[in-house]
Amino acid sequence: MSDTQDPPTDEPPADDQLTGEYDPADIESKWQDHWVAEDTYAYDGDSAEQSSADQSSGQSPRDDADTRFSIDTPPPTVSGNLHMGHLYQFTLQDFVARYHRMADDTVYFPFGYDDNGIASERLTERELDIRHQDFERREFQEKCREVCATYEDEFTEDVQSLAISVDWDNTYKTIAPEVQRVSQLSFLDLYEKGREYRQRAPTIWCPDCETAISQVEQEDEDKATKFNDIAFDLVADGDGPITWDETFTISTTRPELLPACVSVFVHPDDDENQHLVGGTARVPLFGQEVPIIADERVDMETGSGLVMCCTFGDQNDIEWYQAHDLDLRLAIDESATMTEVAGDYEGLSTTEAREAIIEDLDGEGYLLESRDHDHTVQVHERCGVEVEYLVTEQWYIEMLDKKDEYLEAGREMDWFPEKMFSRYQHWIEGLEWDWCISRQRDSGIPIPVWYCADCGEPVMAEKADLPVDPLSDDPPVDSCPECGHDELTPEEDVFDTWATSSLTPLVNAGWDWHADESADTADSVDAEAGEFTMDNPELYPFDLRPQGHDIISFWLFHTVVKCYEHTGEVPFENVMVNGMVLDENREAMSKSKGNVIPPSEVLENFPVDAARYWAAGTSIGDDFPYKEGDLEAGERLLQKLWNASRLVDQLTPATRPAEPEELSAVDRWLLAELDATVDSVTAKFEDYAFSKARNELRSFFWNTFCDDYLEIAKQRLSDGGDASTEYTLLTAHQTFLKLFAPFLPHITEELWDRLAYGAESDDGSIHTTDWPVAGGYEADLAAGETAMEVVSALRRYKTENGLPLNADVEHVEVYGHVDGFEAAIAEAMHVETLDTYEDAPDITTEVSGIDLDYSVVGPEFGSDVGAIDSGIESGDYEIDGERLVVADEFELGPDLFEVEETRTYSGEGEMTETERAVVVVR
RNA sequence: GGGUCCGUGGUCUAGUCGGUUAUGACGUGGCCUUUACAAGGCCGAGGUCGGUGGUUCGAAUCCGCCCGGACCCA
Repeated sequence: MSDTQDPPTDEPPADDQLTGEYDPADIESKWQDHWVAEDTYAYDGDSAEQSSADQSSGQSPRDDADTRFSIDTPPPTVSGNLHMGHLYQFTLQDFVARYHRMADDTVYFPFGYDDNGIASERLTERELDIRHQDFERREFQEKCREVCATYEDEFTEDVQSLAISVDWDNTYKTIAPEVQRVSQLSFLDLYEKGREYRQRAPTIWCPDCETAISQVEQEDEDKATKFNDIAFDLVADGDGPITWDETFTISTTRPELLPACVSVFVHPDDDENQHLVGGTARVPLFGQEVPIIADERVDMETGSGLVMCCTFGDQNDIEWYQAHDLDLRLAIDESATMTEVAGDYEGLSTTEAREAIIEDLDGEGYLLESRDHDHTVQVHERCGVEVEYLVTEQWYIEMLDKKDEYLEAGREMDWFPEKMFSRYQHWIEGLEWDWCISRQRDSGIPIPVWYCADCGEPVMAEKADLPVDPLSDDPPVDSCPECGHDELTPEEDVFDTWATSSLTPLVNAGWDWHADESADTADSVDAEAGEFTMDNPELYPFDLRPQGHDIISFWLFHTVVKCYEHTGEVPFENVMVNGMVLDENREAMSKSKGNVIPPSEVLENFPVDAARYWAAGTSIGDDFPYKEGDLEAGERLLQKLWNASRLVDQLTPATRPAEPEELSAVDRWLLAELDATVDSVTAKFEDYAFSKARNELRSFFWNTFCDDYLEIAKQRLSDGGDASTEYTLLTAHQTFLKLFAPFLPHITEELWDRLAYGAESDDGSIHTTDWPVAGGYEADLAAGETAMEVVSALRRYKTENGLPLNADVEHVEVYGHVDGFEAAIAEAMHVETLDTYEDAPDITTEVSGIDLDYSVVGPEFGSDVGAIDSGIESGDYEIDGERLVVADEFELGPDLFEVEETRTYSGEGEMTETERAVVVVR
């Protein structure tokens, strides 16, 4: 904050009349700076404790989860620019945070920066023009932190400029040593709980990134390729006799895997090829002889119906390899280069080898046909390169054995929208791999383990020492505890970034391990005695996890798994899943399509509050398009709010008068409508139904308050003060400003401040006041509604007769129930004499039809409804007192129908009908 | 190939455990300088609820099929 900036609190209070138009540009940034400087959104972890210092209650409010609302925010990658998705997502979170800050005691709304990933590694290399390989890991991470810090500052400013009410004292960075400690503690804890293992097994491998990846990181991609029909020679009989020179055909898209071929499979139902089963085939060019085996997993529809199994071309190959105990022939190495198993082709890349092998197969007459083929391949989501399946040694978190438990954990959370649970469910149901958490990257959070150079026994770091880097730190023991060998080699691998990202609830709650101080720490046996604790246990489990639907399988699922294993509890009460922002043609915004709209461009043209109004405009979970028109609607609302507030300010005294003993009917009506709005909007906020809350609130403000009530109030107050009206105006105004505050934080704060409503909260901010509750006003709502209909009928009368709306009307007769509203109608519509009658007016009526209430008639008359309908249609009915008799056959009670009448008014003046009243202007 | 979700005036959207007249906003046509607001007020036009078949007295709503779209998993 600059010192030339006057703190808003120094501005002249009460008598400073609102003037002119609302100018968001200056006002919005003024408040953004103010909120940050004043820590308006600080998590008040201790306040409840202090306020209860009288010790009257036994339980510390700090432990009372009901008064605190905690949100586990998604840490964005800092190297990326702020995009509309961020704006949308942050704003939705902020609606929740602001609502609960007012409705509950205090809100924990932290902010994280995800800088522990490949993105920030690459950013650092680019910025500093260095290579991470040239540095020790810890040193390089130090540089990452420095480079990221600049970007984080920028990001922080961007987020603050959206008025996201984050507690800026509670931020974290995933690369920070504290977080690395949590990540490594998690690893050790899961290892001790027997949930982790290290295994040499087939792994999903990205040959471009040269690392193992997990199932969640691979995705589908359709690719065009060639299907090659290759002849295999038979060298031994199967179940049936073969002729001496018999061959069969294998169709494959991956001929470079021929050297890795270990068997051929036939479907048990494949009658044509059944005689081959049990026989032996020779692989062309490479010459290895492989068994021919029957297995149901063969897809008879693809290619020749015969398929080769290579170690490993796809996941099926792995299953066959394990099920039939096949040989292992690894023809491709970590960098997608052919190995010595590939003989002459050794050293070629897989793509080079594919071409060369096809050429040679063709040359030797083994290639029967090569045709175009479209198929789906698995690629690494980060780089788009086709994955391979390699046998490597990796660390895994066991998950497959607890699929049911994790599914149950998902069910324990409340999902908004509910349907998003099915994504979680399907992901778990389709899980086929345990979670591979080791990555062969140079940078990342190190796996804190060493291995005995002799027997391979893993030696875990000690919890008290974390974070460690085995590459530069010494192991906790001098020799192998298993065999006594004195050489220990450090683990070089690092964690999958999701292994850390999945710990955000624990990071936020201050999860840590503390040595048991009573234990003799000098004794190495007891050095591990201690316990896991949380600095802020009241936060956990978190009330809300907000996130996008695209990372339900990545972030949410892994977080549930990890936190559940560590704490035995599901980490979240509620999950709010937001959709994606699309462009105005409903297409995803992407750099490649060139349809990205940066928030900065939007905010140059529109106030932040208008952008927030737009963000509140859709059902949670739905993707939704960016439309400039919606922001214009928000902008108009701001102007209307400003102007209406200006009028309220002009009409009322500086301070709200005490509630009068007797409120007039109009005032009670407005306050009762306000009560209904408060209840309804509150319920919508509780359900994360922002769009409905927004629209209902807007409708109350614009239609009920401005169009109806304010028009009446200004006439009533034109003759002088009236405590009932003044009280009502100010009560309603303050209440709906609060209701608007989560959506429109700037303008509501400005009005709250300018109109000096601020005495209620310590810091004068509307955002720390209490959320409104209904006042329990009772009113004749029907009379109010009828009165509003009459007003609108009179407006219509004036419009249709070309009269200005403030034209005087001499005499109006109202036939209908408008008790208590007579004067209000007359004043608002400039009526000199207004007479009301409860009974029907002196008019001639003619029955023009019958209106059936089908919801009652249907169940009662069932299939006779058709006959009744046609009876009424043809006029074959009579009204017998209160009953309706149709076609001399069906008798309908008074609740089942309404008589439709055409009224003709023969008296003096003009008649207008509304739903509940008849209005005659004379 | 399997699954989930979705399709409502020109645009976005409410309504969806069935009840006949489908909500609102934006846009659009007309009228009104009304002393908070013309970025306003009032009045209109505009939809056979993707198509089709069925269940039912009655379907935007339930069921089948088809078309179109999004996403997830092979």
